[in-house]
Amino acid sequence: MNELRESEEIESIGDLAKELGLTTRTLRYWEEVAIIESVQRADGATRGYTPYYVRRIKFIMKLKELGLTIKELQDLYIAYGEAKQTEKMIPKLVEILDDHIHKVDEKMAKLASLRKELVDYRQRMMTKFNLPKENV
Amino acid sequence: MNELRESEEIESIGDLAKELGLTTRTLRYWEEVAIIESVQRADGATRGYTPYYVRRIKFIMKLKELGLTIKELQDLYIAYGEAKQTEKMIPKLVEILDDHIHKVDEKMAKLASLRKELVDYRQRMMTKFNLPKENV
DNA sequence: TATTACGTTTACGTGCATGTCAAGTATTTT
DNA sequence: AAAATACTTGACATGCACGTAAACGTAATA
Repeated sequence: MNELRESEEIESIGDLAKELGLTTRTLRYWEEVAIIESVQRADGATRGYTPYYVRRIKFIMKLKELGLTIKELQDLYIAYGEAKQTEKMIPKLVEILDDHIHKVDEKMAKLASLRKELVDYRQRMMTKFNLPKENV
Repeated sequence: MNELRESEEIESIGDLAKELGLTTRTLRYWEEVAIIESVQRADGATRGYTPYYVRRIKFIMKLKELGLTIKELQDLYIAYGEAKQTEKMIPKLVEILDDHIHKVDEKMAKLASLRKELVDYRQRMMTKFNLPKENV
């Protein structure tokens, strides 16, 4: 699969999966839902990844680590396609990141109040535990 | 369905669902996964809920609002079955709550660091945006 | 009594993000 | 060229928490 010589131009899906710590299934799925690409090919032909595509996939991985959903990444991919140039996509990316930061803030707020409720509830239970009957 | 007179002993699933703001499907599902009960009955006979069961279901709802999963509630149900008395179940409940509080803490920590990364990343993107080529 | 308004179980559908076959094709190695 | 390995697509499986519909039984009402 590796030509071991100087040509590291095109990488196979298996090699790339190993390199990135993903499964081939994941790479195909991401392509299926249109958040990544591989090189053009005829139907049924083998997928190939140039360093350019690899960089873009790493970029997607980074954003996934940041908690972006497939849906958000799809929006970004569309913007990418429309922008034609990476630079023009950045405002959209920043917008999506802002959106996501906002969502994270909301989640954190919810968890904080949840935590408080849990602790309060726990306290009430503990108190109840030290009392006699009349429960449930 | 309601006998309108003094007997509010046994409630039907439809009435209870409405009262609690759940669907009948949810009540049957919860019973199916063994986190709630209804009165004993022959196969295929109609479900009935006494005030006791209603209280227990409200209790489960409360815990679900607190974010407890079905799995956690199943553990609690088992403990309830073993305890035979509500009071004896409380230590287990407190344990489950502690576990859950811990999980919430972990989630919050993750979100906090995620948020930081997002903001940093956003900042890097903004900076990049004000620079010329050499992207992706 | 006929209709309607419930109730019952069984079982497939949903949304995510893959995992896991299966059957066939392509490529690489011997 | 043959064998071994890796690739392809398609489709079903997973876990959660139900939604939805089918096909049927029962109970209340006009």
